[in-house]
This record gives sequence, C-alpha cells and structure tokens, in this order.
Amino acid sequence: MLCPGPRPRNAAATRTAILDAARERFAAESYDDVGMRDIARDVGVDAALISRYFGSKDDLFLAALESCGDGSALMQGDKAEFGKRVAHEVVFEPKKADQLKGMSIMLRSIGSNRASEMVQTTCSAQFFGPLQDWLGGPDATVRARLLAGFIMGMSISRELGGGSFDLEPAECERMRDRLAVILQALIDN
Amino acid sequence: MLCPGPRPRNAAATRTAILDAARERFAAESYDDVGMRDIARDVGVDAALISRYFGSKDDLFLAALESCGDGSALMQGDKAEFGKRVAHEVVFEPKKADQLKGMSIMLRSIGSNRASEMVQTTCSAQFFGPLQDWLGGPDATVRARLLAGFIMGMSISRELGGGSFDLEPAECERMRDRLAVILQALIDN
DNA sequence: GACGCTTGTCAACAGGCGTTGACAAAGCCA
DNA sequence: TGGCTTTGTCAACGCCTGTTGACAAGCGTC
Repeated sequence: MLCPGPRPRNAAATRTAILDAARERFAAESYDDVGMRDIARDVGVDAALISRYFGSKDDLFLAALESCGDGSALMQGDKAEFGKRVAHEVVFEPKKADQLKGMSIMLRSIGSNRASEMVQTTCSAQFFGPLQDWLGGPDATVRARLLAGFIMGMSISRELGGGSFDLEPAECERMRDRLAVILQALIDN
Repeated sequence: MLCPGPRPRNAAATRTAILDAARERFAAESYDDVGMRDIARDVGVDAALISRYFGSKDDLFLAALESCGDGSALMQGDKAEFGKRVAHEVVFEPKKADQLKGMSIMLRSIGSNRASEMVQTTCSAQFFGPLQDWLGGPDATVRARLLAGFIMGMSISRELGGGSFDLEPAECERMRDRLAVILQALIDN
C-alpha cells in the first residue's frame, strides 16, 4: 500500500498507521526479530519518526499489545456455547479474532527477556483477570488458568505444525469437537 | 564453578561443558537473548572456541536441543497413571524432568525466526511422533496434538504467572488434580 | 630437546540494532 | 509575504552480535 511521492502530512493518520503495522509485525514475529526499520518500511516512513511518536521500542510494543483490546471479546455470546465457539476459532480461524491477535503477540514474544515482563502484566490484566471474573463459581482461578493454558497451548501447537496442526481437515474437525467438550466442561464445572 | 588459572587442556570435557552450559542457557532464555559470549563465560572459555567446536550458533542450539533426548521419558511408567504423573511434574516440578527441559528450550525460542524451524522439526520428531505412536487407539494423532498442546500450554501459563501460576499451594493441588483427569481421559479414550 | 599437532586466547571485523540531533519542507496565522 | 510550528527525512552515533584468523602455550612423539 506504498504510494509514490512524499507522504501527506497527517500526524494522527501516520501514528495509527504505525501502530497498525506494529501490531501486525509483532503478531507475526518476536520482539527481537521485529526491527524499527521493518515497521517503518511497512508504513513507508523513516524509522526515526517512530521513535519520536512512541518513544522507545518498548513503548511501541506495549502500545501495540494494548491496542488489541482485552480478552473480553472471547467471553461474549452464549456461555453454554463457549466451548464450541472458542474451539472453532482456535482451530480454524486463528487470524480472525482480535483477541487472538493479542495472544499471538504474547506467544511470539513471551520468550524474549525484553518483552516478557510487559507480556506477563498485560496477560494478567487483560486475559487471566477478566476470564476469572467471568467464570465465577468454585475454583474460578484454577479453571481460568487451565482454560487460558489450553487455549495458548493449542495456539502454540498449531504454530508448531505450520499453521494447521499438521492434520487432515477431518482430523481438525474431530480435534475441534474434542477440544470443545473439554473447554466447556471447565466453563460449566 | 570457575577456577583460577588456565583451563586444563581437555577437548572432550570442554566440549561437553559447553554443551551443558548451552542447554541451561537456552532453557532459560530465548535463542536471541543467549549470546555466544554468555555461554563462554559460564564455561570459563573464550567465545571463539565454541565456534570452532560447534560451528555456528545454529548448530550449537540444535545440539543443545537434541541433547535433551526425546520425549519418551514422559511415556515411561504405568499408562493408567500417566495423567497424575505428568500433571504433577508440569505443575510442581518443571525443572526436574529432562524432557521438560527440552520443552523449555522449544517454548523459549519457538517465537524466534532463526530458531523456529529447528524447533518445529525437532518437536515433531522427538515429541509429537513418539507420543502419537505410544498412544495408539482411535484418533491417536488428534489426541497427541491435544495432549502436547495442553502440556505446553500449562508450561507457558506457569511461566506467565512467574513460575507458580500465581496460585496458592492448595489451588495448585486442585489444578493438578483437574489437569490429571483431563490428560488421563485423552490417554484412555 | 625439537618438532608438530592440539587446545585455548586475543583482537578485530563486518553487519545490524535502537536512538539522536540536525536539517528540509509543508502548512498555518498574522 | 514573513515567521513559526508541525511533520518527515537523513546521516550518524555507540553498542552489541557471531564469526574469523593470527598468535600462544601445552603435550605427545621421534
């Protein structure tokens, strides 16, 4: 989407363009692998401008992470269908849900020393916390950890299989169904 | 364990010392965060020596990964107790099991562009494959993916909570018990 | 004892990184 | 039109990285 000629002068638009590009980049690559110059090239802007708008790379990463919104979108809709809905999204539509994009960013960079602390605090505030409150009932904390862990684990597992668990479509469906049952059991409890 | 004076000349010992140090480092930090000079300092040796013994950093990483052995250790013991055993190790003794150390390395570096391919192939060969063969029965592939995903996810979740899921000890026990039931159900199926 | 191979150290290189300050040009206001 | 602020570019800095080749010292062998 790069246009020839000089970039029109529009600070607000440029800022959000940078933020959008950063979100995409950090969802696809780790904190260490994403360079300021990469994001700048995506937007069609000089890397120095990013520093001026967002401060440091850490600040940009945090802004991108928080721009994904909290995980509450996961929890909208019928509670009795949570298992089916989430299992379907995790297995078949990893890129669709915005809250899963936030999780992609976390998973990509949780290993990095520079990013792990930001990831931890954000994850607690935007994922564990809301999930736990929404669950309610006995052992809500424990069930939230299990749910979150399972969802993250399946995302990692998909990643390891190269985007599709390295499974046949029919097998994916059966996995989705099994996963749905397990998740739902943790919801109902 | 650094001794003063020059290092005794012993190629084999030095080589394994380097490999051990690399395994520890890569289990604790991501591929990008681990520097050749860090490992060299741990061993008390010059970084150049590592290059000569192992070739490139990629080669060293792969050697460290493969030195953890395959995941078959996870599958030894009574099949009827698999759930309990693994749940206990995942929740309470993350550092104990060697095969979990291999998984730590994978989880730390799966996000890194340079390491992800090595992690993927190693994970398939040493973790998914053996688990699937060992499981047998209907839908072995699907159940193996679910099991592996859950185990990895709980490891990540523990990491995010700062080493203990951010839970009380009593809660950890209840989580272990719930996890054991879920894992065992996937084994038996 | 002198040679030669092995083992380890040291200094340096090329390349990449995030960040900074000076500079250019666009747009606004008087 | 002239000045001033905003927006963007450019070149450069200091730092860190993996890797290399030259050099030093230990050790076995003739």
